[in-house]
Amino acid sequence: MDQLWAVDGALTVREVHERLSGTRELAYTTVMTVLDRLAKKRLTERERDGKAWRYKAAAPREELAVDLMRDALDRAGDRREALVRFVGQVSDEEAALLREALSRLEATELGGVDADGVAPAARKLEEREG
Amino acid sequence: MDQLWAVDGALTVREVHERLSGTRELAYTTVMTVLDRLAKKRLTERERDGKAWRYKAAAPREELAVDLMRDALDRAGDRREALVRFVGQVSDEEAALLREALSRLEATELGGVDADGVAPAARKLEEREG
DNA sequence: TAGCATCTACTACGTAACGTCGTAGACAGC
DNA sequence: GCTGTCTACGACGTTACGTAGTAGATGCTA
Repeated sequence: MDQLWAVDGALTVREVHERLSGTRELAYTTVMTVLDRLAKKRLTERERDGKAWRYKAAAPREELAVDLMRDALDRAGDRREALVRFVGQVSDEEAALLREALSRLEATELGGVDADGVAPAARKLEEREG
Repeated sequence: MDQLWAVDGALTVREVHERLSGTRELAYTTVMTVLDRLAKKRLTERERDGKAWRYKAAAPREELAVDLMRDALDRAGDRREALVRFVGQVSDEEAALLREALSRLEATELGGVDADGVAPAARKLEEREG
């Protein structure tokens, strides 16, 4: 279903249908329905183009994935435990990516997290970490 | 549905039903059906106890959450991009937890990990938390 | 021993999401 | 005015889920 997002830009139903017809034999209306439902769920945005609609992904694939990760984490109960498990299960490459992302985040946060009441927790961890 | 997992150990249908009756008015058979379906999906394990079954969670809540996070990440397309987004969206506290988990991982990797690859770090955290 | 309680297994029903289409109706071009 | 292109809306089968009832086995007890 989300293969449609592999293609870029805003496409009309017909265009999506054509691109799909190489790999799958779907009725035109099927594509239309799916696109329509995705729009109703705000996963796509659409704009008029003549009498047709032109659809585009509301957010990149990665964004959706992150939302799902967030949801999962939020339902985890003990977030610390969950994050530890997550990190422990991730591949070496992914761990490296995570480290990189974290240090980039740190660099970006020059404003300081002093007074927001959240940083102390982080600092406590850091201290205990030694 | 998963509130049942908040309680610990292996419980019989009756016990789960009783624990639930405080907050929800559910038929005994409803609880049974749910437990049974969870068992079919391998989310619970069950063992005989007299003529009744005794159910317990197949994995802790956090484990399930992590599985979902993994699935999401796997469907992300560009994992680097997804991880960067994820880290950027996480709270300061969570970022700190991630950092800690990562350095624990690094430390643990020198001596090898347990079969599940996660227990050592988790256990250490638990101990220090008290 | 008859009867009641306790459990499981199986079935059922409503709701919702999804993948898949078809039909009806609006509009534009030849 | 016919034909093609689009949309809107409804429909059908499948699967999952929450809820629950009935049937049947088994065990305890008066």
